[in-house]
Amino acid sequence: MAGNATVRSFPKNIMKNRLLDIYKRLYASFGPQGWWPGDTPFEIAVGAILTQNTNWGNVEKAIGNLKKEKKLSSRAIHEMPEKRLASLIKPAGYYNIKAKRLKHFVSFLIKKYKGSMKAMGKADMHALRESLLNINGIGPETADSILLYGLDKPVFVIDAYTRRVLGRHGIMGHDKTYEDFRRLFHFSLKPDVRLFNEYHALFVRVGKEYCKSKDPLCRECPLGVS
DNA sequence: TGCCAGGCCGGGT
DNA sequence: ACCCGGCATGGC
Repeated sequence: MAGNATVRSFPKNIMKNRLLDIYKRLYASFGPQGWWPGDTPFEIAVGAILTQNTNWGNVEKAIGNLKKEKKLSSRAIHEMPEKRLASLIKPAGYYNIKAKRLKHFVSFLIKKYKGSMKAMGKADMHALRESLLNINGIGPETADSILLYGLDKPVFVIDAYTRRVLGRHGIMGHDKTYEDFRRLFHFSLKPDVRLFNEYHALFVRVGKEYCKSKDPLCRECPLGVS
């Protein structure tokens, strides 16, 4: 109904402006972040799994090991013994469980898309998201990272920093779910791959520098004191 | 030295 | 529907 849409459009635009204002401030302070730090869609997907609750520097070491051994491909990972895979990705931590998760992902990729990320990217975005979420070891953030950074799909990625920053600025409670945060962006902003890409990366950047779990450096934060 | 990092799963309430 | 323990390395 038209009346309903009019009523909803008011707070929606307020929130849109608020989110865009935050984006502009972050972009003005930090500039373009150039994410994802990975060469190919497949490398991005592997990185998305390896970086679960893990420092990116450690992930780079793990990916470096795979590259050095020429094992950074769906086929190679699929055919490699799980133990061997685990030892190569050891620097990323949680290496046993992550070896399983990578195996699950490449099994899906090979079975459904002949191991081709390009082919996977042609699938319907929403159906693909559900498929990714059904893979054991791929949750909402990992799925959305693969979609946005690996396949250029307009989905907003939520992470711990996004939650913390928005929470501290009173935009949304930390206790809200991943889907709550995701809806906030999808309802407020027009789908825009470029914007979503930079925005999430900027949340990580400002989070790392000014919004750690303890002793947040709010005074120097470009978003101001929260 | 301890704390933390770009989560997710499985079992229990 | 939440809540919690487990998973593990490397850098500061």
